[in-house]
Amino acid sequence: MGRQEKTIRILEAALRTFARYGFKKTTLEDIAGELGMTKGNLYLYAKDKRDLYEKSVAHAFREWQERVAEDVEGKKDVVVRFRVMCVKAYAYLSVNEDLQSIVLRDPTIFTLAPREGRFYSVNVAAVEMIKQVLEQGIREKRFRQVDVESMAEFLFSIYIMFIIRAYVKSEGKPVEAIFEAAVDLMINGLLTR
Amino acid sequence: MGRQEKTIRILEAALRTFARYGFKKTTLEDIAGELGMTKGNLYLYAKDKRDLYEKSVAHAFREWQERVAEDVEGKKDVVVRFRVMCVKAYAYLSVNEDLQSIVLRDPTIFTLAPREGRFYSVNVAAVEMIKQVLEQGIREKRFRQVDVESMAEFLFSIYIMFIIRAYVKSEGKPVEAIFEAAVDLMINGLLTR
DNA sequence: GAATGAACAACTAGCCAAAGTGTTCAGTCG
DNA sequence: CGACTGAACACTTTGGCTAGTTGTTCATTC
Repeated sequence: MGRQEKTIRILEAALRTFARYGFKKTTLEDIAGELGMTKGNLYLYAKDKRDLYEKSVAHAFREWQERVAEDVEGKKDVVVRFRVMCVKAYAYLSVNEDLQSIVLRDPTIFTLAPREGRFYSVNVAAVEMIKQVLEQGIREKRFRQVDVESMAEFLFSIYIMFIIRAYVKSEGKPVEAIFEAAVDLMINGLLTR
Repeated sequence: MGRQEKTIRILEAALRTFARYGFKKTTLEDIAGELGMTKGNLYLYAKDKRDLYEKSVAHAFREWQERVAEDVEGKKDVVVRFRVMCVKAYAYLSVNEDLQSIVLRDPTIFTLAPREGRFYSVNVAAVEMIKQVLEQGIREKRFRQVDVESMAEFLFSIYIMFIIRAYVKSEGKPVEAIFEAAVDLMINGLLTR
């Protein structure tokens, strides 16, 4: 097993454990035990406990993003692409219980603005994906000529907003209906008239 | 001075003090001192410290809402109305420093979903205002036939999102550009084609 | 080079007393 | 008679202490 794979195994075990007990309550021995190694060894893969936490969360986010990117690339029509991007990105958390639990315990993971907080680079990559879809739409004259940069950041914020509403604060009338209204508004707002 | 006015005086003094020191650090004697009365007397106007805090914040919110409502009613064209509603509601915080400081110290005041958390009734009233503008637009055939309830909740969430981005986490590229993109997208998404 | 495990440092939990603050209420004031 | 006071009371917070736990380092082993 190469260093690459070992790192992934460690990050996944760490995520699982943090998800179960929360950051404060998990000890490095919990994680090391889960992996059949000693806690000292973890320091070869992360500089401290916090760093291990952030690395494991960032890893889960990158996986998430790759899945969405694959699904988006499977479609060619830009409107379909946009819709798939929305729906898949939104649905992913529901199948990753560890990440869900992490987010629930630590809502500050998500910041409405992409360029702040931890996970800067993951967020920037997400905004990049949105931008590319927007640019395709404009190039093909399906979308209006909007300010791509600002619009992408705005759409990203809407996305995070739904994540927060759906998983961090679950309550109120079905989020699904509002999600539908949102996608409807966004697509109609983008299309040329 | 009637009971009504006295209550307002107390709520305003409370807000000012909470804004200066934060909830934990302000004592009831701070507030009572500001008003030239003793702390025991405050209990005739609120059932406890927390209640006093929430009442004072709710009062500021209602003022805010009334101002926006006035400005909106001054316009007749529904697109202008919509835009004025967005801009004024967004701008108000910048002129109320006390409320700004409160929100900064206690970001959980704003929840993205209107029906949860404290200040339920204030939020519901805001959603109601949005609904009425939407209904006018649809009635006049300027807006598409959207699900008014869901759309209003969605728009409200966008609004809160901007409040949070602008005042709670100030950073990143100018929020103004993104705000413009947002209003642009919303209006275009609503208009009939 | 990867991993260990003992040693060390830093933090946390529990406890206590003292001080501060929120809450109540019998009594005063206008 | 209602608005208000001020002292009494109860609850929470603070700081200082100790013991125990947990994060971090590193010389040594595999």
